Amino acid sequence: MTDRTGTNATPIKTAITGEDGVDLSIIELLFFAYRDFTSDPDQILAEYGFGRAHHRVLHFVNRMPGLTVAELLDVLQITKQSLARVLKQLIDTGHITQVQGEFDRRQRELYPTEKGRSLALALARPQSRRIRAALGSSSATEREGIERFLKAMVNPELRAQIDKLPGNASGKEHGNE
Amino acid sequence: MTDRTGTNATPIKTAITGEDGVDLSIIELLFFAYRDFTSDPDQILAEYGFGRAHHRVLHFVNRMPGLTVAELLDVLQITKQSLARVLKQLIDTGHITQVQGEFDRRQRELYPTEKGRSLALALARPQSRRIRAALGSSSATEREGIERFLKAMVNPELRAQIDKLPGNASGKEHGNE
DNA sequence: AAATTTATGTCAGCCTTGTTGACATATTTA
DNA sequence: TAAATATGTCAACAAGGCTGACATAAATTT
Repeated sequence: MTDRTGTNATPIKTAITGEDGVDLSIIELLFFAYRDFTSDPDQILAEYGFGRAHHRVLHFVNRMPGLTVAELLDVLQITKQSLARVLKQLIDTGHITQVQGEFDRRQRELYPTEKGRSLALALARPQSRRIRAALGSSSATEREGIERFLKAMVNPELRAQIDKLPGNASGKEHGNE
Repeated sequence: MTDRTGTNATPIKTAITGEDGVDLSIIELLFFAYRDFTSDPDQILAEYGFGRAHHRVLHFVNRMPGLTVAELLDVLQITKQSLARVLKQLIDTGHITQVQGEFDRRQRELYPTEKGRSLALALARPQSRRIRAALGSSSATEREGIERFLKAMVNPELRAQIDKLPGNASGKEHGNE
């Protein structure tokens, strides 16, 4: 007999399992791995009064110097109003500078300053250390398997963004450095 | 000549690279992979007026039925006030029920209802589909490499949480089950 | 040349989800 | 009986998303 709301509030006491072949273990591994992966830079950021949003902006400006505001919005997939707040702070604190576009003077090209470059590196270092430790004794082949998997997790339309980053050229597998 | 604020705002035009052996490509792959991985359930959640916080609570209550509030706080690493809001909504909408602890009646054991179980599965399915597609033709060995890497990314003290989940027993590598 | 579109900026207000601090209640433990 | 514990709840605040509206300058189209 169910209750008057039509809801059956009977507790289910058995754990969910990969009933329909649902891959729970990798789902959870991704959750925990990402949670701890992002916790590394959080402490450094706090000293600057910055958050993760600043980190992402700073990272991609360092990786793609000269990218425009519109391009950055595309990578981050947020609205310009969201970006504006953190970008303004990064500019005011001298981590990023804007340069008027050479051909299209409406555009603002974003570049890191020395200060911004150095902070970006400081943020990347503990993350990189964690990755190196996690790879541990993995072979080059294993590393490739991991990279292939992670890249395949990205929406196909957006994989181009990854290829655009220096060192991630799609021609990589052909050995042309 | 630097400006009067002592800040050198000169734009750096070269992209950051793995200068000190910093592993930028995996850092970025994790960012993009996680971004798209979490976008799958977001659409379903929106139909219920739920967010990612609800998803996490629902997921772990389904994976560890009967866990107490304190245990859940430990897994999620948030404060009880944060949890209270979303948990209340999940209880009010009949996705989760509370049962008074049998031995310690101060405790509230959390269980999914049929409704909650079914939503948890609906949320896991597209994520699982994405994972399956990403694994593609990967061999069992490759999958193990990926799982080992992700697990190693988690803080050592917290790896116990993963082992506690059904199907993730640490004895797995001995081939039992 | 005028009209339209585009790239960016900005103001105002709202939502979710995290935080801290304080305090209440029931229950268990010392 | 007193103290500690598990949970709940109130209030206030912050970060970082969002939408909608409007402004400006520059490029493009008509």
